[in-house]
Amino acid sequence: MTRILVVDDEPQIVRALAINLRARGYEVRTAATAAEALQQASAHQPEVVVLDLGLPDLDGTEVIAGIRGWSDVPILVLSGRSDSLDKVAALDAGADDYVTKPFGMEELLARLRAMLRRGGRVEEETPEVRLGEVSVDLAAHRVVRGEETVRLTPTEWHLLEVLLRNPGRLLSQRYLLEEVWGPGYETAQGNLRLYMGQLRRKLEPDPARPRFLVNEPGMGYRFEP
Amino acid sequence: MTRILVVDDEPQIVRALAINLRARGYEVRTAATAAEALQQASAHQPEVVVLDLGLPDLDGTEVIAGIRGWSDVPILVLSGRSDSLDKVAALDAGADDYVTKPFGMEELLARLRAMLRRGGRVEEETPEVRLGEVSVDLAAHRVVRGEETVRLTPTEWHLLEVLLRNPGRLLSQRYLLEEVWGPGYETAQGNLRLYMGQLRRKLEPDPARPRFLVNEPGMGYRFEP
DNA sequence: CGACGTCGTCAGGATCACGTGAGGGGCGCC
DNA sequence: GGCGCCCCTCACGTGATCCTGACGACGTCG
Repeated sequence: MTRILVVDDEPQIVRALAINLRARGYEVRTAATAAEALQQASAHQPEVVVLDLGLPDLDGTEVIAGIRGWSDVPILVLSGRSDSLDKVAALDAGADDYVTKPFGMEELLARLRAMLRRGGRVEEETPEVRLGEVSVDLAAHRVVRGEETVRLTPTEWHLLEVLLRNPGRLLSQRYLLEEVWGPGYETAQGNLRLYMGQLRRKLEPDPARPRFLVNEPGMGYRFEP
Repeated sequence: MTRILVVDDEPQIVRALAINLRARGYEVRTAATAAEALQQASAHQPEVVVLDLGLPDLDGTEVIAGIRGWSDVPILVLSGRSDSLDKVAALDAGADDYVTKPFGMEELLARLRAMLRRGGRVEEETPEVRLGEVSVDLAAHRVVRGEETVRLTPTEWHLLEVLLRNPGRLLSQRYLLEEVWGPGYETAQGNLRLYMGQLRRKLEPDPARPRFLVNEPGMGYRFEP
Protein backbone atom coordinates (compact mmCIF):
# COMPACT_ATOMS: atom_id res chain seq x y z
CA MET A 1 0.00 0.00 0.00
CA THR A 2 1.23 3.47 -0.84
CA ARG A 3 2.46 5.30 2.25
CA ILE A 4 1.80 9.03 2.65
CA LEU A 5 3.07 11.27 5.41
CA VAL A 6 0.90 14.29 6.24
CA VAL A 7 2.51 17.06 8.27
CA ASP A 8 0.38 19.91 9.62
CA ASP A 9 -0.18 21.46 13.02
CA GLU A 10 -3.86 22.12 12.45
CA PRO A 11 -5.74 18.98 13.56
CA GLN A 12 -8.81 19.56 11.42
CA ILE A 13 -6.75 19.76 8.26
CA VAL A 14 -4.81 16.64 9.16
CA ARG A 15 -8.06 14.89 9.86
CA ALA A 16 -9.68 15.92 6.60
CA LEU A 17 -6.66 14.88 4.57
CA ALA A 18 -6.29 11.58 6.37
CA ILE A 19 -9.93 10.66 5.81
CA ASN A 20 -9.83 11.51 2.12
CA LEU A 21 -6.53 9.76 1.52
CA ARG A 22 -7.46 6.62 3.43
CA ALA A 23 -10.73 6.49 1.50
CA ARG A 24 -8.63 6.28 -1.67
CA GLY A 25 -6.56 3.42 -0.36
CA TYR A 26 -3.46 5.19 0.87
CA GLU A 27 -1.75 4.34 4.12
CA VAL A 28 -1.52 7.60 6.05
CA ARG A 29 0.86 8.64 8.80
CA THR A 30 0.59 12.07 10.39
CA ALA A 31 2.85 14.48 12.24
CA ALA A 32 2.14 17.83 13.91
CA THR A 33 5.67 19.12 14.40
CA ALA A 34 8.86 19.26 12.36
CA ALA A 35 10.69 16.94 14.72
CA GLU A 36 7.92 14.39 14.52
CA ALA A 37 7.84 14.73 10.74
CA LEU A 38 11.55 14.05 10.31
CA GLN A 39 11.37 11.07 12.61
CA GLN A 40 8.33 9.59 10.86
CA ALA A 41 9.86 10.19 7.45
CA SER A 42 12.97 8.22 8.30
CA ALA A 43 11.13 5.54 10.23
CA HIS A 44 8.37 4.74 7.73
CA GLN A 45 9.86 5.74 4.39
CA PRO A 46 6.72 7.27 2.88
CA GLU A 47 6.36 7.41 -0.88
CA VAL A 48 5.15 11.01 -0.79
CA VAL A 49 5.10 13.77 1.86
CA VAL A 50 2.45 16.48 2.25
CA LEU A 51 4.01 19.26 4.28
CA ASP A 52 2.53 22.40 5.83
CA LEU A 53 5.06 25.22 5.97
CA GLY A 54 3.70 26.83 9.14
CA LEU A 55 4.95 24.47 11.81
CA PRO A 56 5.50 25.54 15.40
CA ASP A 57 9.05 24.30 15.97
CA LEU A 58 10.98 24.69 12.71
CA ASP A 59 10.73 26.54 9.44
CA GLY A 60 9.23 24.47 6.64
CA THR A 61 12.22 24.83 4.35
CA GLU A 62 14.40 23.33 7.05
CA VAL A 63 12.15 20.30 7.16
CA ILE A 64 12.51 19.97 3.41
CA ALA A 65 16.27 20.21 3.72
CA GLY A 66 16.24 17.68 6.53
CA ILE A 67 14.45 15.17 4.34
CA ARG A 68 16.34 15.97 1.13
CA GLY A 69 19.58 15.15 2.92
CA TRP A 70 18.92 11.45 2.61
CA SER A 71 15.80 10.89 0.52
CA ASP A 72 14.36 11.70 -2.89
CA VAL A 73 10.77 11.24 -1.74
CA PRO A 74 8.43 13.70 -3.50
CA ILE A 75 7.35 16.57 -1.23
CA LEU A 76 4.16 18.57 -1.76
CA VAL A 77 4.13 21.80 0.19
CA LEU A 78 0.99 23.27 1.69
CA SER A 79 0.86 26.87 2.83
CA GLY A 80 -1.56 29.52 3.99
CA ARG A 81 0.59 32.30 2.64
CA SER A 82 0.09 32.81 -1.07
CA ASP A 83 3.25 34.87 -0.97
CA SER A 84 5.22 34.12 -4.08
CA LEU A 85 8.63 34.34 -2.42
CA ASP A 86 7.53 31.59 -0.11
CA LYS A 87 6.86 29.29 -3.01
CA VAL A 88 10.20 30.04 -4.58
CA ALA A 89 12.02 29.30 -1.34
CA ALA A 90 10.19 26.02 -0.76
CA LEU A 91 10.64 24.80 -4.31
CA ASP A 92 14.30 25.73 -4.35
CA ALA A 93 14.81 23.98 -1.03
CA GLY A 94 13.82 20.77 -2.78
CA ALA A 95 10.02 20.62 -2.71
CA ASP A 96 8.34 19.21 -5.81
CA ASP A 97 5.02 20.99 -5.75
CA TYR A 98 3.19 23.76 -3.96
CA VAL A 99 -0.47 24.30 -3.09
CA THR A 100 -1.96 27.25 -1.23
CA LYS A 101 -4.74 27.04 1.30
CA PRO A 102 -7.60 26.94 0.88
CA PHE A 103 -7.15 24.13 -1.60
CA GLY A 104 -9.55 21.87 -3.43
CA MET A 105 -9.29 18.27 -2.32
CA GLU A 106 -9.64 17.01 -5.87
CA GLU A 107 -6.80 19.17 -7.07
CA LEU A 108 -4.57 18.05 -4.25
CA LEU A 109 -5.30 14.42 -4.98
CA ALA A 110 -4.59 14.94 -8.65
CA ARG A 111 -1.26 16.53 -7.82
CA LEU A 112 -0.41 13.64 -5.54
CA ARG A 113 -1.23 11.18 -8.29
CA ALA A 114 0.99 13.11 -10.66
CA MET A 115 3.86 13.01 -8.18
CA LEU A 116 3.47 9.33 -7.46
CA ARG A 117 3.26 8.53 -11.14
CA ARG A 118 6.49 10.36 -11.75
CA GLY A 119 8.27 9.08 -8.66
CA GLY A 120 7.15 5.50 -9.20
CA ARG A 121 9.09 5.34 -12.44
CA VAL A 122 12.38 5.90 -10.74
CA GLU A 123 12.53 3.48 -7.87
CA GLU A 124 12.68 -0.22 -8.48
CA GLU A 125 13.40 -1.54 -5.04
CA THR A 126 14.38 -4.96 -3.77
CA PRO A 127 13.96 -4.77 -0.04
CA GLU A 128 15.89 -7.96 0.65
CA VAL A 129 19.53 -7.76 1.63
CA ARG A 130 21.80 -10.72 2.20
CA LEU A 131 24.69 -10.95 4.67
CA GLY A 132 26.05 -14.42 4.18
CA GLU A 133 23.55 -16.86 5.66
CA VAL A 134 21.51 -14.00 7.12
CA SER A 135 18.80 -12.27 5.10
CA VAL A 136 17.27 -8.91 5.99
CA ASP A 137 13.85 -7.81 4.74
CA LEU A 138 13.81 -4.05 5.06
CA ALA A 139 10.14 -3.64 4.23
CA ALA A 140 8.88 -6.32 6.64
CA HIS A 141 11.40 -5.44 9.36
CA ARG A 142 12.51 -9.03 9.54
CA VAL A 143 15.87 -10.73 9.93
CA VAL A 144 16.24 -14.45 9.28
CA ARG A 145 19.32 -16.56 10.00
CA GLY A 146 19.05 -20.01 8.52
CA GLU A 147 15.74 -21.24 9.92
CA GLU A 148 15.06 -19.04 12.91
CA THR A 149 14.36 -15.32 12.96
CA VAL A 150 16.73 -12.97 14.73
CA ARG A 151 15.34 -10.43 17.20
CA LEU A 152 16.63 -6.87 16.95
CA THR A 153 15.94 -4.02 19.36
CA PRO A 154 14.63 -0.73 17.91
CA THR A 155 18.02 0.95 18.10
CA GLU A 156 19.78 -2.00 16.51
CA TRP A 157 17.26 -2.02 13.70
CA HIS A 158 17.55 1.67 13.08
CA LEU A 159 21.32 1.47 12.88
CA LEU A 160 21.20 -1.53 10.56
CA GLU A 161 18.71 0.22 8.33
CA VAL A 162 20.93 3.23 7.86
CA LEU A 163 23.90 1.03 7.03
CA LEU A 164 22.01 -1.17 4.58
CA ARG A 165 20.49 1.76 2.73
CA ASN A 166 23.99 2.92 1.86
CA PRO A 167 25.66 -0.25 0.62
CA GLY A 168 29.39 0.05 0.08
CA ARG A 169 29.51 3.62 1.32
CA LEU A 170 31.59 4.69 4.25
CA LEU A 171 29.45 6.44 6.87
CA SER A 172 31.13 8.60 9.47
CA GLN A 173 30.41 8.10 13.16
CA ARG A 174 29.03 11.60 13.21
CA TYR A 175 26.53 10.83 10.48
CA LEU A 176 25.46 7.54 12.01
CA LEU A 177 24.99 9.07 15.44
CA GLU A 178 22.93 11.91 14.09
CA GLU A 179 20.88 9.57 11.93
CA VAL A 180 20.08 7.05 14.64
CA TRP A 181 20.14 9.03 17.88
CA GLY A 182 19.24 12.44 16.48
CA PRO A 183 21.10 15.71 16.69
CA GLY A 184 22.98 16.41 19.90
CA TYR A 185 24.32 12.89 20.32
CA GLU A 186 27.37 13.34 18.11
CA THR A 187 29.71 12.63 21.02
CA ALA A 188 28.25 9.33 22.22
CA GLN A 189 30.69 7.22 20.26
CA GLY A 190 30.86 4.52 22.91
CA ASN A 191 27.23 3.92 22.18
CA LEU A 192 27.80 3.43 18.50
CA ARG A 193 30.57 0.90 19.18
CA LEU A 194 28.32 -0.95 21.55
CA TYR A 195 25.45 -1.36 19.10
CA MET A 196 27.74 -2.12 16.22
CA GLY A 197 29.06 -4.94 18.37
CA GLN A 198 25.56 -6.20 19.08
CA LEU A 199 24.70 -6.20 15.39
CA ARG A 200 27.85 -8.09 14.54
CA ARG A 201 27.16 -10.63 17.25
CA LYS A 202 23.68 -11.23 15.84
CA LEU A 203 24.45 -11.05 12.12
CA GLU A 204 28.09 -11.80 11.34
CA PRO A 205 29.27 -15.38 10.79
CA ASP A 206 32.34 -14.64 12.92
CA PRO A 207 31.66 -11.57 15.08
CA ALA A 208 35.34 -11.24 15.97
CA ARG A 209 36.29 -10.85 12.30
CA PRO A 210 33.49 -8.83 10.68
CA ARG A 211 32.95 -9.26 6.94
CA PHE A 212 29.85 -7.16 6.34
CA LEU A 213 29.78 -4.52 9.05
CA VAL A 214 33.27 -3.17 8.67
CA ASN A 215 35.09 -0.45 10.57
CA GLU A 216 37.70 1.87 9.12
CA PRO A 217 39.61 3.28 12.08
CA GLY A 218 39.22 6.99 12.45
CA MET A 219 36.81 7.17 9.52
CA GLY A 220 33.56 5.35 10.22
CA TYR A 221 31.67 2.19 9.34
CA ARG A 222 30.69 0.54 6.09
CA PHE A 223 28.26 -2.16 5.00
CA GLU A 224 30.11 -4.39 2.55
CA PRO A 225 27.57 -6.18 0.31
CA MET B 1 22.30 23.92 -22.52
CA THR B 2 18.90 23.04 -21.11
CA ARG B 3 16.21 23.06 -23.79
CA ILE B 4 12.71 24.34 -22.99
CA LEU B 5 9.65 24.28 -25.24
CA VAL B 6 7.09 27.03 -24.63
CA VAL B 7 3.63 26.51 -26.11
CA ASP B 8 1.09 29.35 -26.03
CA ASP B 9 -1.07 31.12 -28.59
CA GLU B 10 -0.73 34.56 -26.99
CA PRO B 11 2.38 36.15 -28.51
CA GLN B 12 3.05 38.53 -25.63
CA ILE B 13 3.15 35.70 -23.12
CA VAL B 14 5.44 33.63 -25.32
CA ARG B 15 7.67 36.64 -25.72
CA ALA B 16 7.83 37.41 -21.99
CA LEU B 17 8.61 33.80 -21.15
CA ALA B 18 11.22 33.45 -23.84
CA ILE B 19 13.03 36.59 -22.72
CA ASN B 20 13.08 35.59 -19.08
CA LEU B 21 14.13 32.03 -19.77
CA ARG B 22 16.86 32.97 -22.21
CA ALA B 23 18.15 35.51 -19.68
CA ARG B 24 18.63 32.59 -17.29
CA GLY B 25 20.58 30.55 -19.76
CA TYR B 26 17.93 28.23 -21.14
CA GLU B 27 17.60 27.42 -24.81
CA VAL B 28 14.02 28.24 -25.76
CA ARG B 29 11.83 26.98 -28.60
CA THR B 30 8.28 28.21 -29.03
CA ALA B 31 5.06 26.98 -30.56
CA ALA B 32 1.66 28.65 -30.99
CA THR B 33 -0.46 25.66 -31.91
CA ALA B 34 -0.86 22.08 -30.78
CA ALA B 35 0.36 20.70 -34.08
CA GLU B 36 3.46 22.85 -33.94
CA ALA B 37 4.04 21.88 -30.32
CA LEU B 38 3.98 18.16 -31.02
CA GLN B 39 6.30 18.56 -33.96
CA GLN B 40 8.80 20.69 -32.01
CA ALA B 41 8.70 18.33 -29.06
CA SER B 42 9.67 15.35 -31.17
CA ALA B 43 12.19 17.27 -33.25
CA HIS B 44 14.14 19.01 -30.50
CA GLN B 45 13.67 16.76 -27.47
CA PRO B 46 13.25 19.50 -24.88
CA GLU B 47 14.06 18.75 -21.23
CA VAL B 48 10.89 20.48 -20.03
CA VAL B 49 7.68 21.72 -21.68
CA VAL B 50 5.63 24.76 -20.66
CA LEU B 51 2.15 24.29 -22.12
CA ASP B 52 -0.85 26.59 -22.29
CA LEU B 53 -4.12 24.70 -22.23
CA GLY B 54 -6.08 27.18 -24.36
CA LEU B 55 -4.78 26.40 -27.81
CA PRO B 56 -6.79 27.10 -30.95
CA ASP B 57 -6.57 23.74 -32.67
CA LEU B 58 -6.59 21.02 -30.01
CA ASP B 59 -7.49 20.62 -26.36
CA GLY B 60 -4.52 20.87 -24.02
CA THR B 61 -5.01 17.44 -22.48
CA GLU B 62 -4.73 15.93 -25.94
CA VAL B 63 -1.40 17.60 -26.43
CA ILE B 64 -0.25 16.13 -23.11
CA ALA B 65 -1.42 12.71 -24.20
CA GLY B 66 0.30 13.16 -27.54
CA ILE B 67 3.61 13.83 -25.84
CA ARG B 68 3.20 11.24 -23.09
CA GLY B 69 2.80 8.58 -25.70
CA TRP B 70 6.51 8.52 -26.33
CA SER B 71 8.25 10.77 -23.77
CA ASP B 72 8.60 11.28 -20.02
CA VAL B 73 9.60 14.91 -20.38
CA PRO B 74 8.21 17.02 -17.51
CA ILE B 75 5.22 19.14 -18.55
CA LEU B 76 4.18 22.31 -16.77
CA VAL B 77 0.68 23.40 -17.62
CA LEU B 78 -0.34 27.04 -17.87
CA SER B 79 -3.99 28.02 -17.84
CA GLY B 80 -6.23 31.06 -17.61
CA ARG B 81 -9.03 29.08 -16.04
CA SER B 82 -8.47 28.58 -12.33
CA ASP B 83 -11.17 25.95 -12.52
CA SER B 84 -10.15 23.04 -10.32
CA LEU B 85 -11.57 20.38 -12.61
CA ASP B 86 -9.29 21.63 -15.32
CA LYS B 87 -6.25 21.07 -13.16
CA VAL B 88 -7.36 17.60 -12.25
CA ALA B 89 -7.85 16.68 -15.87
CA ALA B 90 -4.48 18.06 -16.93
CA LEU B 91 -2.57 16.44 -14.11
CA ASP B 92 -4.28 13.11 -14.65
CA ALA B 93 -3.52 13.29 -18.33
CA GLY B 94 0.14 13.24 -17.41
CA ALA B 95 1.15 16.80 -16.62
CA ASP B 96 3.60 17.30 -13.77
CA ASP B 97 2.64 20.73 -12.54
CA TYR B 98 0.02 23.42 -13.00
CA VAL B 99 0.15 27.20 -12.78
CA THR B 100 -2.73 29.60 -13.32
CA LYS B 101 -2.52 32.95 -15.08
CA PRO B 102 -1.69 35.50 -14.05
CA PHE B 103 1.46 33.93 -12.66
CA GLY B 104 4.57 35.32 -11.04
CA MET B 105 7.65 34.84 -13.16
CA GLU B 106 9.76 33.93 -10.13
CA GLU B 107 7.35 31.23 -9.08
CA LEU B 108 7.23 29.76 -12.54
CA LEU B 109 11.01 29.68 -12.73
CA ALA B 110 11.20 28.03 -9.32
CA ARG B 111 8.75 25.36 -10.43
CA LEU B 112 10.77 24.77 -13.57
CA ARG B 113 13.92 24.38 -11.52
CA ALA B 114 12.15 21.90 -9.26
CA MET B 115 11.03 19.86 -12.26
CA LEU B 116 14.44 19.88 -13.87
CA ARG B 117 16.06 18.91 -10.61
CA ARG B 118 13.74 15.96 -10.26
CA GLY B 119 14.18 14.80 -13.81
CA GLY B 120 17.93 15.14 -13.65
CA ARG B 121 18.15 12.97 -10.58
CA VAL B 122 17.56 9.85 -12.59
CA GLU B 123 21.17 9.69 -13.58
CA GLU B 124 23.14 8.45 -10.59
CA GLU B 125 26.27 10.39 -9.92
CA THR B 126 29.43 8.49 -9.09
CA PRO B 127 32.38 10.82 -8.87
CA GLU B 128 34.90 8.16 -9.80
CA VAL B 129 38.52 9.04 -10.41
CA ARG B 130 40.88 6.62 -12.12
CA LEU B 131 44.60 6.18 -11.49
CA GLY B 132 45.63 3.42 -13.84
CA GLU B 133 44.19 0.19 -12.52
CA VAL B 134 43.07 1.87 -9.31
CA SER B 135 39.69 3.60 -9.06
CA VAL B 136 38.75 6.07 -6.33
CA ASP B 137 35.13 6.75 -5.36
CA LEU B 138 35.13 10.06 -3.50
CA ALA B 139 31.51 9.82 -2.33
CA ALA B 140 31.69 6.28 -0.95
CA HIS B 141 35.20 6.85 0.40
CA ARG B 142 36.39 3.75 -1.32
CA VAL B 143 39.47 2.73 -3.27
CA VAL B 144 39.49 -0.39 -5.43
CA ARG B 145 42.57 -1.94 -7.00
CA GLY B 146 41.66 -4.70 -9.39
CA GLU B 147 39.47 -6.92 -7.24
CA GLU B 148 40.31 -6.04 -3.66
CA THR B 149 39.64 -2.78 -1.88
CA VAL B 150 42.51 -0.70 -0.55
CA ARG B 151 42.36 0.60 3.01
CA LEU B 152 43.41 4.18 3.62
CA THR B 153 43.91 5.89 6.98
CA PRO B 154 42.12 9.19 7.69
CA THR B 155 45.19 11.29 6.99
CA GLU B 156 45.89 9.46 3.76
CA TRP B 157 42.31 10.05 2.63
CA HIS B 158 42.40 13.68 3.47
CA LEU B 159 45.57 14.22 1.52
CA LEU B 160 44.35 12.22 -1.46
CA GLU B 161 41.09 14.12 -1.48
CA VAL B 162 42.81 17.48 -1.68
CA LEU B 163 45.00 16.27 -4.53
CA LEU B 164 42.15 14.72 -6.50
CA ARG B 165 39.94 17.76 -6.17
CA ASN B 166 42.61 19.79 -7.95
CA PRO B 167 43.47 17.61 -10.94
CA GLY B 168 46.49 18.76 -12.89
CA ARG B 169 47.17 21.68 -10.57
CA LEU B 170 50.41 22.14 -8.71
CA LEU B 171 49.85 22.40 -4.96
CA SER B 172 52.57 23.81 -2.72
CA GLN B 173 53.69 21.94 0.39
CA ARG B 174 52.52 24.88 2.42
CA TYR B 175 49.01 24.62 0.99
CA LEU B 176 48.82 20.87 1.40
CA LEU B 177 50.06 21.00 4.98
CA GLU B 178 47.60 23.68 5.93
CA GLU B 179 44.76 21.90 4.16
CA VAL B 180 45.36 18.48 5.71
CA TRP B 181 46.95 19.18 9.07
CA GLY B 182 45.48 22.59 9.72
CA PRO B 183 47.20 25.88 10.43
CA GLY B 184 50.42 25.73 12.46
CA TYR B 185 51.79 22.62 10.79
CA GLU B 186 53.39 24.39 7.85
CA THR B 187 56.84 23.20 8.87
CA ALA B 188 56.18 19.46 9.16
CA GLN B 189 57.34 18.69 5.66
CA GLY B 190 58.74 15.33 6.67
CA ASN B 191 55.19 14.36 7.42
CA LEU B 192 53.97 15.30 4.00
CA ARG B 193 56.72 13.25 2.37
CA LEU B 194 55.83 10.32 4.55
CA TYR B 195 52.15 10.24 3.65
CA MET B 196 52.79 10.97 0.01
CA GLY B 197 54.97 7.90 0.05
CA GLN B 198 52.24 5.83 1.67
CA LEU B 199 49.74 6.93 -0.96
CA ARG B 200 52.11 6.09 -3.78
CA ARG B 201 52.82 2.71 -2.26
CA LYS B 202 49.09 1.96 -2.11
CA LEU B 203 47.98 3.52 -5.39
CA GLU B 204 50.80 3.79 -7.92
CA PRO B 205 51.58 0.91 -10.29
CA ASP B 206 55.29 1.45 -9.61
CA PRO B 207 55.72 3.40 -6.37
CA ALA B 208 59.38 4.12 -7.14
CA ARG B 209 58.45 5.92 -10.37
CA PRO B 210 55.23 7.81 -9.65
CA ARG B 211 52.96 8.57 -12.61
CA PHE B 212 49.93 10.13 -10.90
CA LEU B 213 51.19 11.63 -7.64
CA VAL B 214 54.07 13.66 -8.97
CA ASN B 215 56.58 15.86 -7.18
CA GLU B 216 58.06 19.03 -8.61
CA PRO B 217 61.25 19.65 -6.63
CA GLY B 218 61.16 22.82 -4.62
CA MET B 219 57.59 23.56 -5.71
CA GLY B 220 55.09 21.02 -4.48
CA TYR B 221 52.96 18.07 -5.60
CA ARG B 222 50.54 17.48 -8.42
CA PHE B 223 47.89 14.92 -9.31
CA GLU B 224 48.30 14.03 -12.97
CA PRO B 225 45.01 12.62 -14.30
C1' DC C 1 85.00 17.50 -6.77
C1' DG C 2 82.57 18.53 -2.63
C1' DA C 3 78.84 21.02 -0.18
C1' DC C 4 74.10 21.66 0.07
C1' DG C 5 69.16 21.19 -0.22
C1' DT C 6 65.32 18.33 -1.39
C1' DC C 7 63.27 14.06 -1.57
C1' DG C 8 62.03 9.17 -0.36
C1' DT C 9 62.29 5.50 3.07
C1' DC C 10 62.77 3.06 7.53
C1' DA C 11 62.16 2.28 12.38
C1' DG C 12 60.90 3.80 17.18
C1' DG C 13 57.52 5.10 20.78
C1' DA C 14 53.42 8.06 22.09
C1' DT C 15 48.77 8.46 21.27
C1' DC C 16 44.34 7.40 19.77
C1' DA C 17 40.43 4.50 18.28
C1' DC C 18 38.11 0.23 18.63
C1' DG C 19 35.96 -3.94 20.79
C1' DT C 20 34.30 -6.02 24.93
C1' DG C 21 32.84 -6.74 29.53
C1' DA C 22 30.35 -5.33 33.78
C1' DG C 23 26.96 -2.60 36.01
C1' DG C 24 23.17 0.89 36.92
C1' DG C 25 18.79 3.36 35.69
C1' DG C 26 14.33 3.61 33.23
C1' DC C 27 10.27 1.45 31.48
C1' DG C 28 6.55 -1.77 30.56
C1' DC C 29 4.52 -6.31 31.83
C1' DC C 30 3.21 -9.97 34.70
C1' DG D 1 6.47 -5.12 43.92
C1' DG D 2 9.28 -8.13 41.16
C1' DC D 3 11.01 -9.17 36.71
C1' DG D 4 12.85 -8.75 32.13
C1' DC D 5 14.24 -5.87 28.48
C1' DC D 6 16.45 -2.03 26.62
C1' DC D 7 19.43 1.81 26.86
C1' DC D 8 23.38 4.15 28.47
C1' DT D 9 28.04 4.88 31.10
C1' DC D 10 32.46 3.58 32.53
C1' DA D 11 36.80 1.04 32.40
C1' DC D 12 40.40 -1.77 30.33
C1' DG D 13 43.22 -4.50 26.90
C1' DT D 14 44.53 -4.52 22.16
C1' DG D 15 45.59 -2.97 17.83
C1' DA D 16 46.06 0.71 14.49
C1' DT D 17 47.53 5.24 13.47
C1' DC D 18 50.37 9.24 13.89
C1' DC D 19 54.52 11.80 14.65
C1' DT D 20 59.55 12.25 15.24
C1' DG D 21 64.16 11.54 14.08
C1' DA D 22 67.77 9.43 11.32
C1' DC D 23 69.66 7.70 7.03
C1' DG D 24 70.78 7.25 2.02
C1' DA D 25 69.84 8.84 -2.96
C1' DC D 26 69.68 12.26 -6.23
C1' DG D 27 70.37 16.68 -8.55
C1' DT D 28 72.28 21.44 -8.36
C1' DC D 29 75.62 24.75 -7.83
C1' DG D 30 79.74 26.85 -6.27
